[in-house]
Order: sequence, then structure tokens, then C-alpha cells
Amino acid sequence: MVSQRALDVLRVIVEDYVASREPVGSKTIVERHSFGVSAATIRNDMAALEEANLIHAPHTSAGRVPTDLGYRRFVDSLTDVRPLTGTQISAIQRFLDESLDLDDLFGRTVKLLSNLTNQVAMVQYPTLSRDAVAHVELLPLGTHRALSILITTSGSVDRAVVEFDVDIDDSSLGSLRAQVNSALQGQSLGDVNSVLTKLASTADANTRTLVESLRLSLIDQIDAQRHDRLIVAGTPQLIRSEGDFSRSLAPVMDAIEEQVVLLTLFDEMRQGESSTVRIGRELADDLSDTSIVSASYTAGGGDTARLAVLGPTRMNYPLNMAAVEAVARYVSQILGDDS
Amino acid sequence: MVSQRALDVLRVIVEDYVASREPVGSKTIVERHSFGVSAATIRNDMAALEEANLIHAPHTSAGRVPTDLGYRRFVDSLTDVRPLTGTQISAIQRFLDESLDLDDLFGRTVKLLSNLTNQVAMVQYPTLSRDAVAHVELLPLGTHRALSILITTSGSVDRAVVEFDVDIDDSSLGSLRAQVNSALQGQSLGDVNSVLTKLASTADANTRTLVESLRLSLIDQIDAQRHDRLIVAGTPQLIRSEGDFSRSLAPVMDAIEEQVVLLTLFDEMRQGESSTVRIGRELADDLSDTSIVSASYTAGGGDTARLAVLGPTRMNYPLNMAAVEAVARYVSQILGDDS
DNA sequence: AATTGGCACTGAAGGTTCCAGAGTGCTAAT
DNA sequence: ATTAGCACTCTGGAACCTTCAGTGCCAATT
Repeated sequence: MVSQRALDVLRVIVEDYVASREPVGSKTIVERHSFGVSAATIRNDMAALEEANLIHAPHTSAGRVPTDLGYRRFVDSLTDVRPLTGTQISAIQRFLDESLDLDDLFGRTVKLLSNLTNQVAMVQYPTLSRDAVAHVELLPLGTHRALSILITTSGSVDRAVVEFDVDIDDSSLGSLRAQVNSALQGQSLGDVNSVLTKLASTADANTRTLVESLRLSLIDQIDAQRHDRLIVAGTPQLIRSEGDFSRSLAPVMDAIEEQVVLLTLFDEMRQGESSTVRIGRELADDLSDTSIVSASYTAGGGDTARLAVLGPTRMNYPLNMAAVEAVARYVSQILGDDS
Repeated sequence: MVSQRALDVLRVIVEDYVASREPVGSKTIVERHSFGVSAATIRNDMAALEEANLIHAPHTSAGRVPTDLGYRRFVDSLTDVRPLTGTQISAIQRFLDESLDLDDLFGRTVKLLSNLTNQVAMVQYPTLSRDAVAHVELLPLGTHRALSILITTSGSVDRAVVEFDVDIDDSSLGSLRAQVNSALQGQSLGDVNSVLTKLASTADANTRTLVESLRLSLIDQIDAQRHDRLIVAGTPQLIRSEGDFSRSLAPVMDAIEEQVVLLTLFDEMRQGESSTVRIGRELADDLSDTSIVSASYTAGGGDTARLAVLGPTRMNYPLNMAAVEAVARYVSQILGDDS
């Protein structure tokens, strides 16, 4: 029922509405774009679009606004993402190349993405399974607990608390530390499990239970590692586009602060090298006016994680998709280089 | 010119306005509080208060609203901070006692403060100069740089990039790591400088320059350490009290995201065990409708840092002061215990 | 000198009405 | 299938009014 021209009309409606924040009517369409047909014809097309639930009129005598479905159709019809300009790209490169360790890189990445898009930007920590153990530090924490700190060759640092079944003192902890480090140093994270299992089997009975406890804690740590963290920047941008949210911004900010909802969404999206878009209610019921554009980047060993921008459904999708993809590409490149 | 009764009037104006968000007039005062005088008398007092720039009428025929100066006077007149209820206190204690390492403790602290006060809450990392070195890890980063990771006995972890004047390889880095660790382990952070200077003087010429570079980097790191970080929670609360901000929330959120402005403010406030309040323009020109209530806590060795809540000038100061003080007290207590 | 009742005045908020304008849907003609 | 024409609808803004909370001031009272 929806002709090709009607889809073109949808496209200009999305574009004009995003640009002006004002419902767009048939007349403004014909005078701003050369469709070669009259306003009445456009109206017919718009009726079809409304029938298909792609656009919607806020009031009887107002122009039309895209629905979530309309944005979806628009986004799906974008076959080739127009790349960023050369100056933008070199700026990205220069800015990211200066970064020193992982945290610094991600800090820069979110800021960059946020500036590029004027939206909230987020980067998910990668898993880094090809990463290797540089050092395991153990610090006593009462009589039967210790804090274990895992440092990897990529410079990432993670902490966890280990519960031991038996009491420990400083000397037993020291010997455990020495044994574990000599066994683990240089081993890839994926091998930690088997190495420690082997160490446990050859050690004396007393050390064995300690190693076992530590092993369980470490593999937990490696498993859950990093994927549960999100670096965020640009929250103030949300205020600046407040007018685009029909309800309160509070649920959106809650989601950002809680992180867990967003992380689950990221997990659902885990695939596809190019950008993925989630629009309005596709995200969650209480994020009705919100969209997320995200892309995967690869961190060295084929491990992937996501980066994304979040903003109102009335956002500049082509720009955001291009930015997210470009940044993801350069982050992948940088992480690939030094591995 | 401002009689005692006038100051009482100021007090109820602040209280009522904070409770109702509505300008309060002479009539509502006499009928809600037993001043034993007529509305006309209250009006005279209000005229005096307005003269003294403590209150202000949004419109000719509206009630009065406290000015920044009015809030200031109100806060200064609070001699005894009414403590929290017993159940609140035991809830604080129970919640904070469960925390494992520093990061966890601070994470819990901000959440707690934010829930207690319904405001944005912040905790500044302490310096921990009495803290001691547990381990220094060095990871190669190109031919003349390394990433140094400093782990302290309190479980805090800090990273920095060291630039070496000469080229390094894995083995020289390994021997540096071994020497530095055996020299530093167990030394307090304050002693790192002298210990490394001594080590440099006894080492062979080649190692000496390496140790020197590392020493400079480490003392920088210890100096700047932590005080430059802020844990924040409860940003969504800002949206919920949006009505209290006459201008946009954007500058406030900018300040929170940038952190640097807030950290300088914290440094200015560095003193006094009990709570300190900064109101409106006392903070900064573009934070005109914002107030911060903060208190110092001590982290073990007499090192202090601050925690705070941030919200609209129209906030419940007594509650927030009590909460900030109580939480600061318990955090100090917990950090004092294990040192 | 401080307090009070009385009173005229003020300005915001909210409601009503009116008008203009943008936009629509429908129909009949091309 | 497209179009011109037209009647219709609804929003937004301007102009206007009324209501009402609250004020400032004054003269009277204690």
C-alpha cells in the first residue's frame, strides 16, 4: 500500500522534523523539496503512511511526526552510511592516538563521541580474553578473606574479594601469592583456570584449598570482567534536548545511572560489525522517547564490546551512525595494534 | 534593624518555602505558627527582612522567598544539628559495614547519601598518606615508556605512565620491578620518595636513571592521588527538583561531569569537622540556584577528604547537614578501624 | 514605640473569547 | 493517478476580564 514515493515522503518528514523539531505538513514539503507533484498528492501519500502507522499527527490540523516505526523504516532504508568528513576523521585519529592506557582511551572515546554527536555517549569495557596475567596481588582482609587484585598486560586492573574456608595469616598469604604469581605470570586469562587447577593438584593439602578458593574467585572475576562496566559522558546533553522527551527525563537518567538495563541491551545487540539502532519502545517501555545507536568494536583477540550514543528518538540517525561506526573502527584499530 | 522576632519569621519562611515550594505570605504565617501577633506586625518584620536583603518578593503581590543571604542566615542560626533517627543510623551502619574494599565503601556511601537526602551525592577520594605500598607493577609501553601500577595495602590502585630517558627492554624492566618492589614493599607512601632516592644512589648507573624516572612519576602519582576523583550518585534527583532551578540544569550537570570545579570548591572548604554549606552564588556565578552541603571525613592517618550533597538552594538544610555529618562520621569510623 | 485593624492597590494566574494560520480530508474534475 | 478547490478543524497567540493572595500605608490603640 505504501508507494515508493510515499517512502520518499517519509524520508523528508524524518529529516525535516529532526532539523526543525516541528511537525511537517504537505505544503512545506512541496515547497522545500522538488517532488514534482502537488501538495494534495503528498497528502494522499501521508494518509497511506499514517495508515501504515509510520507517521502520526499530534493534532487534527498539525503536520506529521514520525512514529517509532517510521524512524525504524527510515533507518533501515539507509543503505550506505555517509562517512564523516576528512577533517573529522583525522581529528578522531589524532585525539585517540594520544591515549595511554585503556582507561584513558575509553575516557577519550566517550568524550569524543559525545562531542561529535551532541548526545550521551557510552563505552562498554571489553573482555580481553587474549590478555595475559601480569601480576596477582593479595591483601589480607580479616582472618579468612583477602582482596585479590588482578593486573593484566594490557594494564587493566580488577579487584575481587576472596573468601577462604580456613584461617589465613600473612605468611601463608605471602607464600600463596608467590606460588600463584610464578604459575600465572604471562599466562593468558583464558588459561588461568587450567593452570590453577594444575597448581592445586600438585600443591600440599593446605595450600590446595587456598588455591582452589582463589581460582574460583579469579575465574568469576575474569568471566564477569569488564563487561559489567560502562563509561558514560555527556549527560548534560540530555537536558539540552529535554524538549524532545514527552515525559520526564528521570527514567532515562535512572537507566544511565543504573547501567544494568543498558548492559543487557548491549548484550542483546552483541553482533554485527556495523551500527545497530534501537528506537523508542524497542528499548524498553519507560524509554519511549529514547533511541540508542551502537556499534561493536573489537579489542585485540576477537573479543568484542560495544560503544553507543543515546538520545531522543528525534535524533540525527545518519550522523550518529556514522560517528559511532567511525569511532568504533578507530578504537578497534588502536586496540588491535598493540596486541 | 532586624529584631529577634524577624529572624524567627525568616526561619519559618525558609521552612515553609522549602516544604511547599510556594512563596509564603504574612497571613499563612500567622495561621500556621503561633507568633501571638497579627499579620500586620509580621508584615513589618518582613519589610525589615527585605530591607536586609534576606527575603525577596517574586512579585508585588506574592509572598516572600528567601534570598541566598536568607538561607545563609538560616543555616548559620542552626546551632545544633538535629541528629538522625536511631533506625536511620543503624541502617547506615549496617549498610556501610558490609563494604569490602575502598571503592565498594565509597560506592555504597554515595548511594546511601543520595537516598537519605534525595539529592545528588558525592564522595572525594582520600589521600591515604599513611597507606603503604603493597606492590608496584610495571608494564612495557613502547620502547621508552611503561605503565606503572601502584597497589597500596588499603587496596587502592593507581596507574600512571612513566617516560624513560633511555630505551628499555623486558629484562631491564623486570629487574627494575624486582629491585623497586623489594625496596618499597611495606613502606608508607610518604616514604616512597626517600627510599627510592636511596635506591638510586646505590644502584649502578644504568638502573639509576630508570629508578629516577620512576621515582618522579610515583611521587607525582601519590601527590595528585585520589584527591582528583569524585564518586557521584543520584544525578536523576536533579531532574526531579528541576522546578527549583530558574535557569537550565545544564550548567549544574556540566559542573558535575567536569568535576574540576567541584574539586576546587572542596579544596577551599578543606577544614572543619562538621558540615559546611555553600549557597547559590557563593559557589559560582553559574550555579546560582545550587547549594552544596559537605563534611570532612578522616581516612585513617589524619588525611581528610570530603563528602557532600548537592541540590537546589531550596533544600532541606537541617536534614542534609545531619545526613552528611552522620555519614562522614561512620565513614571515618570504618576507615579508622582497619588502619 | 510597638502593634493593630482597615483599606486601597497591585500583579499573577487562570478563564474566556476571538482571530489568524497551518494543515487536513474530501470531492469532483482532469 | 493526480490535482485544484473548499469546507472544516485545531492550535497558538492576543486581548481581555475576574479572582485572589498579598502588600504597603495610615490612623488608631496599647
